[in-house]
Amino acid sequence: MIVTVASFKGGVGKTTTAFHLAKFFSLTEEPTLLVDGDPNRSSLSWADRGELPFEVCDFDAIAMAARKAEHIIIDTKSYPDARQLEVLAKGCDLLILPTTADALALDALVSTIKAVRQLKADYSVLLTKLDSRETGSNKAARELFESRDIPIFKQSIRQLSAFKKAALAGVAVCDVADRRAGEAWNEYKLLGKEIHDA
Amino acid sequence: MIVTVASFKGGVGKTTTAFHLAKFFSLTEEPTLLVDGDPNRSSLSWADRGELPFEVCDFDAIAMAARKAEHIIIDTKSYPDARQLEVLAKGCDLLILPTTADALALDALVSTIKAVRQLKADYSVLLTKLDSRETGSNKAARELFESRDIPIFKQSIRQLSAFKKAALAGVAVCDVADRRAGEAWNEYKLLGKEIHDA
Amino acid sequence: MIVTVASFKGGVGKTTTAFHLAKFFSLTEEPTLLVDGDPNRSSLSWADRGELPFEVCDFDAIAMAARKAEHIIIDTKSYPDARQLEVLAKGCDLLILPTTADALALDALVSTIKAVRQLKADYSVLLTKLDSRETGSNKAARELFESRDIPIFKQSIRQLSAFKKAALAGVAVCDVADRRAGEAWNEYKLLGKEIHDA
Amino acid sequence: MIVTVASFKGGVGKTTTAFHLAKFFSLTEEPTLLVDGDPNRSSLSWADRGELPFEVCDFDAIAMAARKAEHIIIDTKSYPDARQLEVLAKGCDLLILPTTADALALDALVSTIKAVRQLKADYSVLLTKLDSRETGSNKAARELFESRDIPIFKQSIRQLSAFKKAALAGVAVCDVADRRAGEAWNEYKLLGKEIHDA
DNA sequence: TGAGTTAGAATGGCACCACCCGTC
DNA sequence: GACGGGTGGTGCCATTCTAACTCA
Repeated sequence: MIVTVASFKGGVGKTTTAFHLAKFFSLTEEPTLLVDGDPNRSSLSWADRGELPFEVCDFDAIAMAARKAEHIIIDTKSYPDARQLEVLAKGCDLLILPTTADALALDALVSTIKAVRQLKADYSVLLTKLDSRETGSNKAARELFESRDIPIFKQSIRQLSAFKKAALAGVAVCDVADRRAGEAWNEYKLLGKEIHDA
Repeated sequence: MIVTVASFKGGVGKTTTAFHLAKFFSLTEEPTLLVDGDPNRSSLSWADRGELPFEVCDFDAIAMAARKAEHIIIDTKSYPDARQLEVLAKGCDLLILPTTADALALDALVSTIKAVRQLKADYSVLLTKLDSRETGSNKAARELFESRDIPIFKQSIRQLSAFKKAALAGVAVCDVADRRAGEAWNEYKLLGKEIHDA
Repeated sequence: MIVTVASFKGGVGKTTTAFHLAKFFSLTEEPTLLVDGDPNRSSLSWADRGELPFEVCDFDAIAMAARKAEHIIIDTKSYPDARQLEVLAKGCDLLILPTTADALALDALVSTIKAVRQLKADYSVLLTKLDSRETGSNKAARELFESRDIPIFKQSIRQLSAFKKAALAGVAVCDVADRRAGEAWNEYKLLGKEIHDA
Repeated sequence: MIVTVASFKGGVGKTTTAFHLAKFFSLTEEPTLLVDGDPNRSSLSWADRGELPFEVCDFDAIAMAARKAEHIIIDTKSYPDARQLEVLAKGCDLLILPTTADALALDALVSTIKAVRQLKADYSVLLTKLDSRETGSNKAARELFESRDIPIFKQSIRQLSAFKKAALAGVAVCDVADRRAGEAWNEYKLLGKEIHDA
């Protein structure tokens, strides 16, 4: 399965999402590849710090590495426009668009999706970095997408400090010493299942 | 005064910072201009929603608008590299580099600053979106910059839901209905004073 | 001050000792340099993970870096013989020989020291990785050195899990989240004072 | 049977492992030889202290002694690189790689093994000096090897003071006066059986 | 609009248990 | 064989901060 993760704004957890999906797929024991297309090499620098159960390669080295992988997760280079989005979507089985629930990020996402509505490919929005206390904004964001018939994952990702610790240590959140590491990993695990079962 | 706001990573509050500094300077009754250089035009979309006490213009329309303004706040287009940073810094009186306190953002900022250490211009780091509960990370982030002699504003900006509401309403945080709107605005007010007094 | 750390056996905390002494001296605000002579680059890889308050350089790059440093801590390349030991000792103000309290390590250390007894330079043994429960072996090890008039630091270093966590995180033990981090750091702090006052 | 014990880091119990395997094989009543390749001659100094049921010889005297032995245990000289590892592995029936469960040692071991993955010879990792209290790290270390399909002995060796006493007395752990001597010896006995049955 | 209450999350402290060492 | 001491790990509770809800 080839999954592409893209966003129109920074700081929405794009790299974290790509990284943890790669971790999820690697648990199937099938060879998994994480492609880092980000110009500041977030994923690769993450890989430098810890020992990972999947391959990580630069976007330019994709051809060689892709042959050996059953699952490929692509962390796109930052911020495609509407035209590039179509190209991305056609080049994968599933396009994931993570976004936070704040007005600026939602604006950027909705207006871009509107421009490619006729997009034939599979894509779905993922709400990330949700503050559990802001029940209102969270529900509003979800309803915004549902009211426009934009596909959105049932599973969303909360903002937990375990994710920060994981980024710092260069490991997946399930391998970090944190009280809530289990809960945190469970959110990506459920997301993985949702992708797998779809 | 010409103030430029730039960052190497998204989601660190660059637009929010530029917007509120424009608001702060506009309170001097002197003509103030907010320049939106962001490709997704965040500031302009913010301005679309509310009635503002300062002018907002696209980066391409800057020549005309700048003549009438005493204070100009520039929300740069996303993510300059080290070379562009120098150009930006020389073109203003003060360069503000907002950053969150998480590992990835700090890494990106420190390594870029190191590349322009000899930078003659005035610049200063601003810690944003701080979670008051994470006292450890917050202190560590501040000390990271101080230990490297990188200038950093004494004032930092907390993550408060009032800022989200402000973005949604298209107004400054001081004009939003929220119990903590006063506190939130006070953080940018104190930042403004720190800039003014420096 | 130039301090060299050497040992005749692995796993006795040589790198940990060099690292924490560098940290200690860097707190004096005087420029400090940690030289990594270990072929597997333990110190340098440690430095890769965290942001350090002192310079780290390869043994081959020492000439340039040493000029700017007030304090230099040298983590020697593994396992000098008696002849090399003399050279090392003459090239520094103090030679530190960390050792654990087990028979094999003590044997290696004592027999080597005997071969260079006439050593004019300043050197001192440091007991490391002591298990607090093994009061007998610990006392015996100390008395072994005292009975032979081999200088030994009054301060010794216990085996605490905080040191493992520090190595994993790439930071000094004082910067790690651990119940006993304070105690652990205090042992190296007291060692530092003992060195400084001597 | 010819068994070689090698490690990439000191202090992981290489000599202790070689010594006790020699003891184990000597119980078969077949002539057994322990070869000490370590430059500080740890095994020989161990042997000096006690009366042993097997022969111990220097690496340089191996030719003569090997003729008479049915089982040969080789305590290699410290720290081969990837290239030397292949030579070692081809020269024996089984290559044992003892390692502790700490991050630095695991890193060194995994990266070296990766370099000789195509190694045809029989080899297996042995976890040593495990602290029974650190259940998490111990399990994580084991899973690290299993997830990478690196062979690892089911039996591992705990850190028990009986081993220190044995080294001090120059005898095997089964011949030392210690309450847990039985348990300690049992770990190497089970390891011996695991080797024998494989 | 303002005050009180509840809930989620992060942090820090403390008690408890497991394991091992040493001693009696 | 029993006990105390030291350390590592885990779980619980109290505190703090903020968001959201309720009531006046």
